[in-house]
Amino acid sequence: MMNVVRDPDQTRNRLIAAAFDEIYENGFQGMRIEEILKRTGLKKGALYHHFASKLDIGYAVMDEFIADMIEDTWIKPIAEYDDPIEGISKVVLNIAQSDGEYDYIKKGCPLNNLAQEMSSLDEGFRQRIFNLLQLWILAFDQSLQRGKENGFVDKDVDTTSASTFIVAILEGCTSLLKASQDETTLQACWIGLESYLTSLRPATVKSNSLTQ
Amino acid sequence: MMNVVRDPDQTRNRLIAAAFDEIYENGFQGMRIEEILKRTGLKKGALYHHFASKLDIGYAVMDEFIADMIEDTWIKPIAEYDDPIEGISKVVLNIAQSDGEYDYIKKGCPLNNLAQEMSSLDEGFRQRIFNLLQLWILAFDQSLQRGKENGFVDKDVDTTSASTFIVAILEGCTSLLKASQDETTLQACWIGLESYLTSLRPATVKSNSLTQ
Amino acid sequence: MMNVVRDPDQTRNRLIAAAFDEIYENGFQGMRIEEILKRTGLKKGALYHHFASKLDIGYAVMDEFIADMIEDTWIKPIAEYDDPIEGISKVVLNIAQSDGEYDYIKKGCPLNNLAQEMSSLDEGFRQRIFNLLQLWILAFDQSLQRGKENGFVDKDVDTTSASTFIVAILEGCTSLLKASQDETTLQACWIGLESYLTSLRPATVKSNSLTQ
Amino acid sequence: MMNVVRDPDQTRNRLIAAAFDEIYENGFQGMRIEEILKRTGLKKGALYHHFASKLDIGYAVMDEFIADMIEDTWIKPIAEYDDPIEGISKVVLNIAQSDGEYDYIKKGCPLNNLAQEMSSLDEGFRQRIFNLLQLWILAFDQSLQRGKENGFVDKDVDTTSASTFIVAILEGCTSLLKASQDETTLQACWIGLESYLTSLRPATVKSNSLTQ
DNA sequence: ACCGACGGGACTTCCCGTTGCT
DNA sequence: AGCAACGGGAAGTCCCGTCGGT
Repeated sequence: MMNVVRDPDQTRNRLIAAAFDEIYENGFQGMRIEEILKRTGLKKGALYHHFASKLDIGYAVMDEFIADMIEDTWIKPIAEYDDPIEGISKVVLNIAQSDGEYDYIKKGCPLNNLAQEMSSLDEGFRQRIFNLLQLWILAFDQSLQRGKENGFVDKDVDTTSASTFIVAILEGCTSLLKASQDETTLQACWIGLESYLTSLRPATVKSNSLTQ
Repeated sequence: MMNVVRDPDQTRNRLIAAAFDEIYENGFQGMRIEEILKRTGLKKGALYHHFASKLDIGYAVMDEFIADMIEDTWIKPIAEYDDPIEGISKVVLNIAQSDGEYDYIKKGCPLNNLAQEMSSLDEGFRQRIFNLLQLWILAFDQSLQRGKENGFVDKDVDTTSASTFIVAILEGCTSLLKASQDETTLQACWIGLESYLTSLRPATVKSNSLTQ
Repeated sequence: MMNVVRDPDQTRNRLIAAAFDEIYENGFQGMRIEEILKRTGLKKGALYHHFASKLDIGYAVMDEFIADMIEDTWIKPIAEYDDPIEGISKVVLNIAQSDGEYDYIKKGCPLNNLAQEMSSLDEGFRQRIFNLLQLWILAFDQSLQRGKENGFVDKDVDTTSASTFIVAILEGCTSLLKASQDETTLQACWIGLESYLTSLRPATVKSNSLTQ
Repeated sequence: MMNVVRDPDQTRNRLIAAAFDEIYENGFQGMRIEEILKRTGLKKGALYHHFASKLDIGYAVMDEFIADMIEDTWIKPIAEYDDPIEGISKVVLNIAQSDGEYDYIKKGCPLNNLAQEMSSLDEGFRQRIFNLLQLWILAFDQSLQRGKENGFVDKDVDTTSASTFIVAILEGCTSLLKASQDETTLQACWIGLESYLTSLRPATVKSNSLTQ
């Protein structure tokens, strides 16, 4: 047989990627190992060589896939803006409009989906979810702090608290959108987010800085 | 067994209640029919007499249990306040503090949990979730409209949009809290909500009306 | 409620008729009591008032429905012919061509179907099947005997043996046709039957008496 | 357990053989997977590894077991005779007398049983049954053709049609015998078959060539 | 005579994980 | 590093029959 060269790392990553897809579509409980094997073309032996159990795959998806996703989708892009409010708005817009890899509007935010499903079922998942949420919040926090220094954000804003709340808003909005699937809801979420972000502006500059 | 009397309606309700508990703990996919039978003391035949399938049970839980829950937890209590902002705040506080039947902070909002898990998996679920969300939003909407008329809310506020966003905030916060389980996050969510609600006050009266 | 007048006999017969349909379509093992109830609009209580068990329904179908069917389909029609060979041929042709109530070619002969399925599984069924087969054979036998007396059939023919074999041919042909569903097979069966029947003619008259 | 050696092919064959036995006794609908496991000593997982579903097992029994049975029981033995009429008679006698593996008289012909039960219920089964019947008929056909060339069979005989009819006779007789279980019926069937076969002899040689 | 809630159990499906092997 | 046979068990479906009622 002219088999593909054995590359353990790549095999592992293919399994994780397939597992992510399955989880994103059906939830962790709905994810089927057989389906992962079908998608990767690998066999059970290979999978159980790399992972000890189904739960272990789930943890790996969190640690090695979703973590990177958060990094690429939120943390890095946000860091490129001097004005945090502009940054968050632009990044959110980007995600909402991109018909890209992950359809946040139809299938929700992968992290949020897992947070809902697994937080109260498994402490290992909860910990990982919590850590990623903290990273996400921290990114907003640092951005807001820089914004403060540069005069884009009011000096009195509690950046940690605000960052946490922004994440809550984003999760809540994706949640609502996933269930409602209509334009009106999308608009309401966008307007609400904008309104909240604007309220973080310095008292004198308070004006809608981002009209779509 | 004490329960020898035949009361189909009560039996059905007991099944639905047990199913709700199971779903609230493990999600719909994680709900085990065997467990429902164990909790109710009924047998497969009885359950299958009342419901055609697992999915059918899920729908009944939405239609006959969670709908009432939304009514009792949100719609009726909110309607009793003249000031919507006070109303929403008080009701939220109540829910957060009550160690009551449903632990929103540890196990999340039942409707939100199902919205996350099932919206993209089953259209029948999505429809039901959407309908309940609309009821919930409508209750806020009507409350805000009365608030406008009574001067508690700014005349320029788009009440429908604001109501939708408030629901998004509430879902996002329960979602975050379920995963983080800490006091800091709770505070951040509360402050954020308060801040947003206050921004709906009439321009001249804009001051934090509800300090905890 | 303007309920239908209660007529136990009619109810019983409706149940039997529905049971026959179910058995004819799915076999006795494949017959579902729920389906009988659906077809008759009756409920379980009614059915189990008239019959002790599923098996009991099956027996009733044999005794009260299929017995009549054999009588109406074979015994009476055959008796009307003086020439048994003409009689059998005509009756067979009639059945094969009628798009009537029972589609012998697509769904087989009801008696034969049950004979195959149940003979070796339940002695009560086997007995009933055997009795009906004997009735059927007897009808041919009597017809052949009259044919002998009238010169339509060779004097040396063992009428009982021939009758039995004719039934075997008829069952075998319906069986083959049910599985093959094609015209060629139908023709082969018809030619074979004709050929055999003709061989029963008196030695001097031996010529194909029935050309289609 | 003795059987620790892993031999997938043998395991598969053991499953098919056990399934055949179950089907032969109770029909396909009456076949119990649990019973197959009990007979083979295997577990659900093993069975489900080899077959996708109950239907899949049924198909495998047709394709890999009954097909061979037809080959061994009819096709090969018939091919060894120069005189087809002698061949068919001898083979039939053999089967009827052998108290062998398959009791055609008590439990019927496996193929015929399935033809009756499944032809109108499942198209996949019908196709497979049809194919095997065609093979069987073809074997008779070729034998009769050789018989023609060698002068054992009348030149005017339509061999295909006759072969089909012979199969019909054989199926009809086993069907009758299964239900009647008596010697008289057996005799009648035998005489009838002999009579028909003899009618295929060349006009001049027409005499009962096989007296028992 | 008829209704329907329920008992009770069996059956197929289906999946996770282990283990011998290459 | 990867393969595939198999163990083992539980879930959901589905159905026959009983029994208290009207």
